[in-house]
Amino acid sequence: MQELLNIARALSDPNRVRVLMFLRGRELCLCQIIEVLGLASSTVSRHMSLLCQAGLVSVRRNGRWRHFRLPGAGAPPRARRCLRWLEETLAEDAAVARDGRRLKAVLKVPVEVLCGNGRKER
Amino acid sequence: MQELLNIARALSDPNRVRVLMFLRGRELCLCQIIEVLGLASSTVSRHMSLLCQAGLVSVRRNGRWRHFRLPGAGAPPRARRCLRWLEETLAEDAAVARDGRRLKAVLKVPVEVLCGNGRKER
DNA sequence: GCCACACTTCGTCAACCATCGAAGTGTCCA
DNA sequence: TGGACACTTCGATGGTTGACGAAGTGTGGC
Repeated sequence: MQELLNIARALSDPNRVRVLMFLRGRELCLCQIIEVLGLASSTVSRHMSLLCQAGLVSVRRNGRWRHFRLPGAGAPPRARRCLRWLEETLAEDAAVARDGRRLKAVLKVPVEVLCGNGRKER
Repeated sequence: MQELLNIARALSDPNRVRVLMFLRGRELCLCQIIEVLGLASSTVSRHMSLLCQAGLVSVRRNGRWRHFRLPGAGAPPRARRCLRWLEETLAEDAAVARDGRRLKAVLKVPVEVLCGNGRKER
């Protein structure tokens, strides 16, 4: 029960759902996620922590970076089923489409540049 | 997106999840649900209202009673998929099993006794 | 009409949550 | 070793949520 509640609570915030959707098929570091969401780094960090706790995202540490991605075959079946449900439900969502375009732009910026400039503006 | 958030929020409370699980395969009036949950009637009414709004429960009015049940074939596909996911995830949950036993006891009590001096459904 | 009943809405309270900026942690590089 | 960097944790704040009892709504029976 607790595991399901963790997942449901993780999905009950639009920003976390957005992350799950634009994380499909790729791996992103926190500063890239920050850029797409447009929120403070501390806030995004907390969101990612919650998603990890719910088993909906897995993290790979690489030096001072954390790379987040959707869990693969090793994930709990509940989480995988849930992600599939998300995808079926939000395939044509407007906010998701907008994030897709935003991500495309973010991916064009080299990571070094992004992390240096991302926090000062907005 | 909003529809998905409504569903996620509906599922992020253990009492609401419990209702969805023991409502499988039957129809119950509010006072029976109150009895199984062990909460105030106003609280349960609010929970049911949220579940209806999320499309996870449908209601049938019969005189002064409201009978709640899981939506059938007419339900939005998102909701149905979600309910199937719930069932697969919680099939062996301890709290769900306990509610099953509790419901069995509640169903043995005539509705008149349960709801006060009310009459039975026609 | 009037009352009883089944349920809903309202008012209130405490607990929780999203958000931010500031301070802290751990890593890399010079 | 010191500083820059990527991220996390902390503390404060405003908004949301779950709980209750009281008051309100609508239905049926007399």
